[in-house]
This record gives sequence, structure tokens and C-alpha cells, in this order.
Amino acid sequence: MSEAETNNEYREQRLANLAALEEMGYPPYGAAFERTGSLAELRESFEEERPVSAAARLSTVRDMGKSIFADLRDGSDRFQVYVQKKAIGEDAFKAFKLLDLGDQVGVEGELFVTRTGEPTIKVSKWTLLSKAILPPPEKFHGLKDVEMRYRQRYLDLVGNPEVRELFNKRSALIREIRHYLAERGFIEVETPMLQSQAGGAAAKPFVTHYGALGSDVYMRIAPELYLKRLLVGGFDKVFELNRNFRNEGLDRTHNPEFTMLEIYEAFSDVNGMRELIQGMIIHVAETVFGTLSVGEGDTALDLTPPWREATYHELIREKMGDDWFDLSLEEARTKAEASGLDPDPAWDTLMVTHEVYEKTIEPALQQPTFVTRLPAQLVPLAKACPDDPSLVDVFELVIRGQEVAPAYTEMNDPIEQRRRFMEQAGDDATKIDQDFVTALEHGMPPAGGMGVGIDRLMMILSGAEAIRDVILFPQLKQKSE
RNA sequence: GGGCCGUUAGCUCAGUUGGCUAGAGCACUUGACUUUUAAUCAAGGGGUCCCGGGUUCGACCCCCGGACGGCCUACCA
Repeated sequence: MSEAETNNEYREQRLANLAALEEMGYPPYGAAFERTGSLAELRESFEEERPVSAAARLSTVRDMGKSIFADLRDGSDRFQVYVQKKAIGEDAFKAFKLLDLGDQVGVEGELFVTRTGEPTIKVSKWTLLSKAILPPPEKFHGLKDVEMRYRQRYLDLVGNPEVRELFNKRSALIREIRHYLAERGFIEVETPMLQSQAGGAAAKPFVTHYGALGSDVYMRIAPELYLKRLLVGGFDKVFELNRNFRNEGLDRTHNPEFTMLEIYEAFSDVNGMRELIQGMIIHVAETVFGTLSVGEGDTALDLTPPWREATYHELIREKMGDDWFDLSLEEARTKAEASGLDPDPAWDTLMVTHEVYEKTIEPALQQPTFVTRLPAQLVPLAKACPDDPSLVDVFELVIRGQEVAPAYTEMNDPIEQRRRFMEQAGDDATKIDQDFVTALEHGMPPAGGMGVGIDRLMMILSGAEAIRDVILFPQLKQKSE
């Protein structure tokens, strides 16, 4: 798609207009331009006969012969300008007619209200700021082609104001999260994205090569093991809000690079994390979206606290019957199959149970739910429940069927941690992060920790159906010739 | 990775049981118009019907292969 190179009538016409404007003394790519404010600010502070200047993209033109109405559009609003031949002179008027939709222009003039009640700038002088050589997308329907919307997101943003609004909200959400955590004494840190061991989760990493060291390095799949090192170092409230990379499939809820917030608090535990995340999500819902309810009808979401809390076992029993955990493997498998699942013959009871959870229970948890006390085998970096060593002291916050935030009372026993790593790595000591275990051996305080998928949180709060709708430039395949 | 669906003008979309010059709206060009706002009116130009191959007297349409996208599915702490 090299349409910039395509010779089409639009481009040629616009280049001809550019040349003509240049000839008339309008350099096509102007310099800084002093504006009274954004178009939204002009509208808010409207006052008749006030002299103002504005700069924005030309979005529609209504040519009446000796006068022209045109709309300017910027990231904030639309505003009408009125250009009169008599007012700006014959040459400037003639030149204005050489403008094309999409051109960036600056105008100076006086505010007034038209006969039909439209706030308008009566232009006394105009400046060309940037000539658009390619035409904008269709003005009424906007840009629909999803592929172009993602590949040329700038066109999506120009043509579809609701998209721009969504990304404004994403920015506000991130700002409010940082604000919320800073207010509670957390400091933001930056830990390596290039790691020699990709730890902290169990996903396939991207591998790249570091030439100067002559060795392969991995893009991080999680910052967890570095943040915990900082707990050892005495930072007692830390968070990192940045990208993780996972070399896995691409679908409606997965992008290979995604934004993760990880939070660790020394001397706290999973209960502290529960208070923190509930308060944080309510805070951003209120400040950014102005409401604790999202959507309507069957899928309406209500974030009013307190949120439901249920143990993993309770949810399983609720769905599969009180006797589920007394069943033999065969009986469990049969019952799972009766629920429409297809358990792998090699699986044990734990795996069959987890399949039931992931396929039938989690997706059905519409309202915010803290799922607690998960089987220890599923979570190697969490501490066991004091009353039951087969369970870990964790929660997974599920909203709208999606896992938004897993939180743990963190494992800080170096001996137990090494044992679990070895188990996970199939006893291959080269695959475990020895430096991390060494850090634990120096003594990590008891702590609560949590990861929050920011893209998914954004999807939930905005009602977006696909992760690529909340990521400015989602991963797409490269076009090959 | 597998299945289904889609790709027609710059954009948004019609359409053809396989037929002769492939349509509309916006956009563009020319003309008219000093309060319009998806301005209006008149005239006009614009197409590799995603790409490659096949069948056919004839393919945008049917068949095979491919690219890209969407949905579902699989994988994914």
C-alpha cells in the first residue's frame, strides 16, 4: 500500500494548488503559529467581537461565490470560519480557494454569531501552515476500513472523533493510576526489558541478540523478579507501568506487546492488594469515565463496592456440584465432557478442574469478582495459605469474564522458591533465575504484589470489544509483495 | 495452526444466474451564487472490480493457488 507514491488525480491537483499558492506568496509548510487556544477553548470562551486566532485542519468548505464558510477541526472540536472577499482582499480570497480539505491553516479575525446562531470567526487574515497532498477520508461516514484504521491510525483519529476521545481517556486512565499510587507513597521504577532470563510468567519470550556481548537476550514477559529485588533492596512500595512482550497468538484480547502495571508493597499481603485495586479501579472509573456502571442490559457492569469474593473451590462446586472434589479422575472427566469440554486424556484432576474454571466459570463472571485460594501448583510465585498448604494466598480479579489483576501474598522463602522453580523448569538449573533466588536469600520482606493488565482494564471501562481498539498501533501482519 | 467470511473509484457502499460503455453518495474538475453548516444548482473527469493461474466465444462474477483483514477455534500463569 504505497498510495503516497500513487499518481492519482487528487495528489496531482493538490500539488498544482501547492505550487500556485507558493507562487502567490503562501509557503506551503509554515512555521509556529500563535493561537488564542484550541477550538474547544474558543467555543468555551466565546465572546462576540473578540479578536482571536486559531489553527487547525480544514474539514469542510461551503463556497458561496464572494464569501466562503469553512469548518476547522482540531483534536478538541470543530469551529466555523467565514471568509469574505471584501474583508480579506481579492488576492487572499483567490488563494484561499486553492486550499484543499485536510490542509492545516491559521486564521485571525473576530468572533461573531451568524444568522443561524453558529459561533464563527470572521477572518481578516489567513496563513497556510501545512499543505495536505493526499485527501482525507470521507467526511460523513468517517474511516470504516478496519485495516486502514489500524495501519494508518492517524486517519482514524482525524476522521473519527470517538476514537480520539477513547485514547484521550486511555491517557487520563494512566495518569490517574500514577496519581493514585503516588498519593499512597508508591514510587515508579524502571526495570530491564532486555533480560537474560525471561522470568516472572510462563509465556514464550521474544529473543533478540545483543551484539556487543555476543549473547542472546530476551524481551521481558514480566518485570516481577526485578521488582522483588527492589523489595530486598529496601524500596517498600514500588510499581512499574510499562510494556511486556509475549511471543504468543494474536486475538481479540491479546497483543504481543501490552501494558502491564505491577505493584509490590512490603509488609502487606493479598488483602492489602485487594483494597488497593478496588480503590484504584473505582478511582479511575469515577475520574476518567465519570461513572461506576458500564454498558446496559445483560452485560451491564456495576463497579459499586464491595465486590464479590469467592474461593476457587466454591466457584467450582457452584458450577459442577458439591461432590466435585470427591470424584475420581474418570468421573470428573466424564462430568466435564458433559459440560461440553474436551479434557486431554493426559490431564490429572487438577488440570481438568482448571479447564472447567477457565472455559466455563471465568468467562461467566461478569461483575467484579475476587477469586481466591487457588491450587498451589498453578501459582509458583505465591505463598501458601496458612491453613492449607495445597492452596496459595492469592486472588484473581475477574471482570467481564476477563482476568484483570492477579495478586499474591508473595513467596519470600528462598528454599521453597528454588524448589518450585526447579519443579517448573524440569530440574534444569540453567533455566532458573539464580540471581533472583540469591536476592531472596538475602531476605525479602513479606509482601503483597499484583499485576494489572492496563489494556484489558481499558477495554472493560470503555466497553471496547477488542484489545486493538484500545492500543494505538496494534500488531498487524506486514504486507508482502 | 485449523474453519468460515470479506477485499469493487481517494473514502463509504450498491451490483452482475458469466455478456457488450461496472453504478451511487461524498471527494475532485469547470461554471453560478455574500449567512452556509453533510450548503445548493448545472456540467464533467475518475476503475488492475486484492494478486497470480485456470475454465470459457467471453470472467469483476465460476475453479485452483496466494496476500491482507474480520469472526470463530487452538495456543497463551
